[in-house]
Amino acid sequence: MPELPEVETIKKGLTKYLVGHKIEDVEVRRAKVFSGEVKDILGAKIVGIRRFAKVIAIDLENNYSLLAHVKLTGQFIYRGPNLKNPPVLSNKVGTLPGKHTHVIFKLDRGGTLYFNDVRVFGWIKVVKTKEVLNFDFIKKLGPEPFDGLTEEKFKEIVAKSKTMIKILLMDQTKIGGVGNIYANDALWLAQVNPQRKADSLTIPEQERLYEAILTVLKKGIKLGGASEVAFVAPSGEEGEYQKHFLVYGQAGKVCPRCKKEKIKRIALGGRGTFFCSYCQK
DNA sequence: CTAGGATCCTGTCAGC
DNA sequence: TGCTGACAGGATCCTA
Repeated sequence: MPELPEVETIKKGLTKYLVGHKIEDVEVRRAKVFSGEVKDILGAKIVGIRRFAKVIAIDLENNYSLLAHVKLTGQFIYRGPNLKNPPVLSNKVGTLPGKHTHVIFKLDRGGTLYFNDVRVFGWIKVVKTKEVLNFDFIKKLGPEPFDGLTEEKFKEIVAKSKTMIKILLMDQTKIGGVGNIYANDALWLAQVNPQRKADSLTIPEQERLYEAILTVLKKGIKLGGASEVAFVAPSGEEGEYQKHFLVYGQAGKVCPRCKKEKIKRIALGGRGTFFCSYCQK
């Protein structure tokens, strides 16, 4: 599931391929995913890409921005002259455009940006750049790791919440950017049971968890994200984190730490939750 | 404030 | 082979 590391990977790719280019045409094939006026972005030059937790902002020179959330299965894929040796597309992409291609941006100098999304939960919106920070989702975002979420702040957030710790980690209004994969792996690394009430964590547990979150997210960023479902970078290539899952998706396998217990899968808040009942108390 | 469930959407997979 | 139903899941919305 695209989370902070995956969206950071998208941001890097879009920055590399799109900045300095103009949007010459926009084809919206599925109205549901696109809101705002196409005319507001036609002819505009892309000047920068920002990321707010799992949301991408593509800033244009004419003071408009495109906001986008890829949710579970959205993909931004670039094809064109900025790809040195065009990488072979992951088989998670299919043909371009394909039946899951919902928006196509034609750029100057022959580049094309495709937005694909199998499950159609993702979205793209045209907003005024100065309104980006007022956009409801972004306004409500909690501090995010590597940008505002200090250890002190993290401890404070954890100490005053009665929610289960895993649910808290994934609550974007409390902490920005963490989703199911990295929440599961961080809790395992910190040896904290996902079902614990957040305010029951001891100070050492809070500290271990904070470090664990940074560790798994850094690893995710370094490996270009997790491509276990649909995620691919804008180059069309897959990330590698799925080859290094600690517990996510590992139900039934022996815990790599204690080697005594098998990884269990339960549902918390309707989300698959993986943990070792021996290591994570 | 928190908890739990439904919703959106479609590919995949189990079962018959 | 082909149909049916369950399931996954980020964020939101609604009810309790």
